[in-house]
Amino acid sequence: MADQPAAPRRRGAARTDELLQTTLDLAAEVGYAGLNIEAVARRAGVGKHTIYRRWPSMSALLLDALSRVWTTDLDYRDTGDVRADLREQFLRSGPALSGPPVGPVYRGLIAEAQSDPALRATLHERFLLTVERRTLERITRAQHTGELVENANLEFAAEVLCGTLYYRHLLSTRVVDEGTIDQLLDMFMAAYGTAGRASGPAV
Amino acid sequence: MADQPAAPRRRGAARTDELLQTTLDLAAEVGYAGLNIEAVARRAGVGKHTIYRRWPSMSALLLDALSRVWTTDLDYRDTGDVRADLREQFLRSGPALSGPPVGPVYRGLIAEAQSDPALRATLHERFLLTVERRTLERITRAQHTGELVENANLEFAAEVLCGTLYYRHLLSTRVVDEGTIDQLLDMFMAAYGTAGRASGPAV
DNA sequence: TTGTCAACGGCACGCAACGTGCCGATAAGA
DNA sequence: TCTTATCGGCACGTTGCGTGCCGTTGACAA
Repeated sequence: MADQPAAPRRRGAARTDELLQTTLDLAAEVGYAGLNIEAVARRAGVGKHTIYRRWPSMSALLLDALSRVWTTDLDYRDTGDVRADLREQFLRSGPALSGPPVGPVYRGLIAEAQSDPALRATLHERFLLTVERRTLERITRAQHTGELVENANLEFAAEVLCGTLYYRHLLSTRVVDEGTIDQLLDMFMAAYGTAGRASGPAV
Repeated sequence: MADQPAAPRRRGAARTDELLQTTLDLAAEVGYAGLNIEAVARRAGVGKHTIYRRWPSMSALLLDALSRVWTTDLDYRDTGDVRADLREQFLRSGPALSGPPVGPVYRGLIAEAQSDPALRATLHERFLLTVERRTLERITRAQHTGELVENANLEFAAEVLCGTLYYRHLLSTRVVDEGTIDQLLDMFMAAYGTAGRASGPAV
């Protein structure tokens, strides 16, 4: 964009990086609709071959573009208070997940995955499952420290936590706000927490 | 398909019904990929106008087609045992939701909704929210009969129940089997049930 | 410094689906 | 029987796909 008029024609890895960035920029501007290979090529001032040489399809390009920005802050803190740590992480990752450029790219991948089982599997493994696994690690530590009950299937608990948030983000029209997260954590702690087990879940 | 060679050209409502059925048949055969207006028109032996006169887009046609088959057994039974009633309904609606023709059509709508906020809202209101509301009705009755604790946000509970199942069905690659449903209900009853509140959730 | 060659941008192609316009045929209702 | 909206068929221009070709250019080795 801000290149000099006579910017030298870049090649190889430099072009690859530039193309990923262009894809993210375009996604942030126009959303998933209007995000296609020709548009990326036009925007980058590049022949289509230059893209197809690197990625076999738009989905592959989107996957790489998403990886480029979706490594941020995926790790939970461990302050010893599992509820507070989950809460902080959910609050942080919510806007990151919905807003540009991650939101549009994520939506694009989900759309294409509906007609492409292989992409669906890749998307699940590389992104959804990764988030679940980090969550599982954190709550497993909480189980070891006695914050959560022993006889609990935490793998499923992690799926419910992440699944509920993803459901809101990606399928429903509701927003994930602080109230949502608190309710989710109330339910989680009521079901799996060791403290105050004689009372019902807070509202 | 099985029409006589010289079947009279149908019009009006009869054609509408036939087109919806053709859409469902096609979806069951070829899935979401390959499901487009031209294909439906070819399959039905119909001009494209005949479709566009009734629906402004493929999404609108899919919505109507889904409504045609998604009215089945949405109501929960009420045997007085909320866990058993939820379990029965989840077991029943799972295959119905994933299998043809509902599965492919649902996937198609989700894909298109990713780039169409209006469709997204319609899909949420007309299908996802409807299922949540039926669930809410059933668990609200359970709250009145004392099966569930009083100070619980059941609206959110219904969202978690349905959201977790939808997450598996529509975003993950896992299947919704009996074990999943039992774990989900274990968690639900541990968080919101009045019985055995001093023990942890069953695994 | 020069030579080599893969990567590059630009252009064009055939394909498929979109949404629309026009035509003559037809079936439903007056 | 007459009228008319609906119908099937066909064609059009547009867009994006994925590929092929061609002349240029930048990186790297000699």
